[in-house]
Amino acid sequence: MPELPEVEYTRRRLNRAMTGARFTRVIVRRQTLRHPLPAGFAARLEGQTVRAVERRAKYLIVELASGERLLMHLGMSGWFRVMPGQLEPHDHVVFEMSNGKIVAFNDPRRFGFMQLLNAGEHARHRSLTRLGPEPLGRTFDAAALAAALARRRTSLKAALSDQRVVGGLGNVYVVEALHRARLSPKRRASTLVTSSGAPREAVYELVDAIRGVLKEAIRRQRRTGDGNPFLIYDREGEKCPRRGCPGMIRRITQAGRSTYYCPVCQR
DNA sequence: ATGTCCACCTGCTGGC
DNA sequence: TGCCAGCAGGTGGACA
Repeated sequence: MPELPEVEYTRRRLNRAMTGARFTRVIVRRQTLRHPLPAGFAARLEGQTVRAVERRAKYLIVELASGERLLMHLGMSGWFRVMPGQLEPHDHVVFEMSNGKIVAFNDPRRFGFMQLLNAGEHARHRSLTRLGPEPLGRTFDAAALAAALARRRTSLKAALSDQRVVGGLGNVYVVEALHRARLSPKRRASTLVTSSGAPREAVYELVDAIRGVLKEAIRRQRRTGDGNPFLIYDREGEKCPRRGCPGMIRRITQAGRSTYYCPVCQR
């Protein structure tokens, strides 16, 4: 389930494979991802040089020398293989680059998508302009988070999953961050902010927790060990990993998604 | 405006 | 052993 750390790791790999190279051939093996690929998608890319591969929240943005942008989202199951041995089922789009690298986009569930934006268009593209701050960026701090949570009557879990509050968190890392910050996912978001709008202590802890879980996850991306790398996610019935906490991890459903938390130490 | 729910899609799991 | 219902979740739109 690609969230910010997985997308960032993908960005770094794509950046190495594609930046400075031209698209020599683009093969569309399946036209319909989440959105149908635009008409002439392959032809518009072929011959273009990649200036950089950037990321905004969970979006990948390939900057082309023409100023156009290739906007991509991994959805639920999307991922890229660089130098695939051979094409496999669900390899929907293949980029052949002038440096000899071949990049295949594989996405069984097809929740991912690719879009081509004209120069300057990305600056007003709805999906991008609505995003909250980058959690690892400078503008994300206690004041910014407090402002986004103030007056929100919904749960902390739902609020943090909202990409307008902070960009790039998904179900898994919201669960992990709330446990680290000792905050209940059921708590009303606005209770972290004083009536005058100032962040309570918990907001500072939440900012640190979000940054911490994301940074650690990015660091461990390249080790794709098997097993569940998370402390809380998908650990219903296990003992709370916090030192000295006697709680057991519980699973509840919020907004149709699984939430895992420790009812003893998360308040 | 705000909050909640569902559709989109396929692979995997667990129960019988 | 095999079948199949149910679950997983990012985004965006529908609806209360």
